[in-house]
Amino acid sequence: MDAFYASAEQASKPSLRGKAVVVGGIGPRGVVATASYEARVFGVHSAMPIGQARRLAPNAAYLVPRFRLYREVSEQVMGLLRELSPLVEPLSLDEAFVDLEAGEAAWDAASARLVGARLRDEIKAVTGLTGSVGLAASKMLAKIASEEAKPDGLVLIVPGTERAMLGPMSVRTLPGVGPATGDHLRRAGITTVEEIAEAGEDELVRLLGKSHGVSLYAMALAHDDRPVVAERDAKSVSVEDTYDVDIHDRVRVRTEVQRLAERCVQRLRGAERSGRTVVLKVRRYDFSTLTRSETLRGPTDDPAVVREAAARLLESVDTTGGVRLLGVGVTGLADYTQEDLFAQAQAEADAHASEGEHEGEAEGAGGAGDEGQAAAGEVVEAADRRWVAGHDVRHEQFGHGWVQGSGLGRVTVRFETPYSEPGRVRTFRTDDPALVPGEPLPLVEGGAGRFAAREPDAGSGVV
DNA sequence: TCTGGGGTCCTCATACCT
DNA sequence: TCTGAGGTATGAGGACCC
Repeated sequence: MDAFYASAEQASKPSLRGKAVVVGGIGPRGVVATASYEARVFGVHSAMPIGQARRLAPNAAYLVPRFRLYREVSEQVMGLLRELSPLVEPLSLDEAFVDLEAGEAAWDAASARLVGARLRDEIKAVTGLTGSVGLAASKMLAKIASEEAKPDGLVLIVPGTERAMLGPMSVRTLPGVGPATGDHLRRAGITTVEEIAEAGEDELVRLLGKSHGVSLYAMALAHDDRPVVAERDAKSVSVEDTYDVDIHDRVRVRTEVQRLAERCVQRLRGAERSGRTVVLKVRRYDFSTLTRSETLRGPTDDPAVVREAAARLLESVDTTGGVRLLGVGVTGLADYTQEDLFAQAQAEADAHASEGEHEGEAEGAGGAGDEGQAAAGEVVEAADRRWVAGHDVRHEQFGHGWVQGSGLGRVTVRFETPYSEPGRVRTFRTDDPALVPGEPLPLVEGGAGRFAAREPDAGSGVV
């Protein structure tokens, strides 16, 4: 999908169509998840600190991600892909590999092109959004083709032309070559794919190590026989929060770690898994990151066990100077065991008693939602926090709209729907009883409209 | 006012066992 | 009895991806 989150927001909000839209964390430490193509003109791109984006594009609309909406659209698209083949490998909410041969949907270049074109039409009809298609003989090449196809295009790499096409491209084009490897290669005088091939496998292994060297050399020769794998099991589950302000108080650090452990276990259970190794992650004031892990005797999904392990791990970490991020994860996943189910009932009770932290709410905003817990008595701020920029609301009289901004006891709402003309803006008190948080509407009138499962935090793809 | 969140995979060091 | 090799598990860190 092209600039997925931003495109979904534009489809959802008629007043933003053709405008610069930036979706991401809004707090002081937020980063851009996706920028619309209009915003990219100003130099805004994903992973850029939001403050920098605001300097480059002060008039863009800054919105907090609505993962429920994106997930719903994603499922519609994945459904279309599964009609083509049983072998669909999702990479993220907005990208997937499809083995067209396995689905007998295509058998040569011409039939593949036809299938790709039809798919793009269907995606547009069902979701209202544009998607780009890359067609090639391997996953690596299909991925490169889809990047070339963006936005709103289709690219097919004709078999036999791969090497010639890849040759002049930057090494950064190849999957697995990021800033560090790119630099490493550049220092060795290698900047293009062709130069990787010329350097030879031995030299690549010498530079990058066995595994990376061998696979990169193969990629440079356009060799990639990785199969499309549907249904990959997750190998770890983790949650983490970056705090708007570094935490110095050791007691507060301990409390946060306990809360993260609880959230992590809830996610673990949601996936019907248990895990054996507990991992604590601490990012300090200077951005240095430490991890500590402990492997238990057997897998668990007991919140108390994970909490205690995380607390033990924290004791071995020096947090003087302050921490900006804390995380708790579980790896070594196993399927549920009978004993686990017993412990579950108990812990569920105390999880509810402690906070009832149903996933969702404003937490996806990136830590901002958590900060408030500590500061009691800030009634106005608490009320403001219900109104997250870009999120849906409903008004007794004016109907469906979205939050344009809030603060100082006021919330500004634009009343429009995906199917209406650009709407009018009105301002209310944040405690106005006629205004309540609303649900996302389908982007296409009459489209699938139920949004059940919710999860606040997920990746932030830009495609 | 630099630098999110949720993952995967790899490497290297170390410990332990045979 | 000592030493080394090799396998496996564990722990920490880093690179990369969306």
